[in-house]
Amino acid sequence: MPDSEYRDIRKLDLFAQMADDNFTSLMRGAYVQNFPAQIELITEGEPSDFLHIVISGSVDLFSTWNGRETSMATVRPISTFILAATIKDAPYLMSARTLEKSRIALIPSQDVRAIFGADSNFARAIVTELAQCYRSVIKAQKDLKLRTSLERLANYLLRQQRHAGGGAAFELDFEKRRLASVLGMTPENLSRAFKGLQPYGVTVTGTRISIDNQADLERFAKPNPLIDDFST
Amino acid sequence: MPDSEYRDIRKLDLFAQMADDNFTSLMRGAYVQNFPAQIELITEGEPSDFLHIVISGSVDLFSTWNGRETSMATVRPISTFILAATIKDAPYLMSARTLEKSRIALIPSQDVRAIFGADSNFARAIVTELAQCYRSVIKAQKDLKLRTSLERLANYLLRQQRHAGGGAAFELDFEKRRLASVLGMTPENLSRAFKGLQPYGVTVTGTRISIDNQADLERFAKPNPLIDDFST
DNA sequence: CCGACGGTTTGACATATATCAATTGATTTG
DNA sequence: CAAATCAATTGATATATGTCAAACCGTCGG
Repeated sequence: MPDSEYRDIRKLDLFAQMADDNFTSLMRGAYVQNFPAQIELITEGEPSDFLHIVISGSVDLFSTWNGRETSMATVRPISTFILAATIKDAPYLMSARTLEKSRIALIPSQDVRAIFGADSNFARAIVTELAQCYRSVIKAQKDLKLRTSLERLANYLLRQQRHAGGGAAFELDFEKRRLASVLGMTPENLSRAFKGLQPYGVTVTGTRISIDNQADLERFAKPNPLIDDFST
Repeated sequence: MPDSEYRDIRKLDLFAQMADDNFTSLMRGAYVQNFPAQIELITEGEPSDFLHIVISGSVDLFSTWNGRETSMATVRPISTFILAATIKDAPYLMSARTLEKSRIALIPSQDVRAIFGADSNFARAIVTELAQCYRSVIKAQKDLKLRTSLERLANYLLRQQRHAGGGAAFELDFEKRRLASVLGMTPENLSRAFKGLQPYGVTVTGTRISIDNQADLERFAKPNPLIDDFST
């Protein structure tokens, strides 16, 4: 693994505070690999052998049941995924596939569990990370249960806008069919939902979104930090 | 706090392995209180001052947005709630109200955070607990996104049946309007959903459910451990 | 026992969302 | 460049779910 990557991983909240020895020993057992797009990295139900870290590219976490499939989340560099399964030594609840060419580091789960027991700073960081993940899913669930699809889209656009810097125009960061799945609707419905937001000053050109009337859209979307603010 | 309660709390996974001193000091700052039914214990958005433990009774965790409300989960003895907010020192994402007369222990959040830093067994237990909570919410989200309301009800009944001992007949453990909210539907729809399960051998008499054709219902519900098994 | 109350059920209807089929539009590939 | 491919859109339609109003029904208190 190149030094720059090593340092980037070290800087993750999860690893930043742990003892040097422990970090080194974690990384010794790790390996890094490049994957093409659309490769299934893990499959739900399998034992959780590795903690994954996305170094570059992006990964879709999705689930299936009875022939249906839904996108649960997208993981972007640099962050980890399936930490909970690793810690609990339990089967994956979600599958993961690369969305594009991606570079992924794999750390054997048993090493993570071992060092978790030995390094209290690491343990503390894991707690913080898990608490964060938990709260994110709760927010997503509130979004799903309390809002219509039009409201979910409106709030998604506002979040995405902020994430992109706050300007009136910005790019969607993934294709619409997957956005639809993330938002819990069909692609056809997403298309109609974009039209449904036109009266509130939303213009769509391909993957480019323009919010022409910020106040109007916010009045409709009613964003709420307890649902939409991912930092708390 | 009576000795028996003290011991019951001590036996919780979260506290079982921690040092005696630390447990005692946690409990010293705690206080226990009896609440009548329908009392709002915490309100979403407020700072998380206390970790709560339900000693007896039951508590509904719910959320609101834009005049709507939804039940997120029910907490039954003996277990804790809002651990994540306590750990992160972040505002509550959900509100909580007693469903019946309940006895609740309150532990100051700052004590929890302090002892979390000092007791690595406690820290380890918190990690396990949070990982468990996280996975439960992920399962709930899969349930919501991958299933229709009829399928959610069918699987809920199967879970509840198992929880009640596995017999063909059992009792719903809360009122239907709240079950509807938990399952993400209206009470009227729940009523119709029960009717929709009649062809699969489900009979409802008040709060009593009878599953007359186990195989048929399971064939329809297609329960899946990665969604319905709360122990993993 | 009666009546009031609140949860439940039912029916009629409205709305939201999914499905299917066809078309468009953009991108890739030979 | 043209054909092929795949995502996105559109329209027509079906299904699922929510809303509203009324009826029903058990429980509780007078």
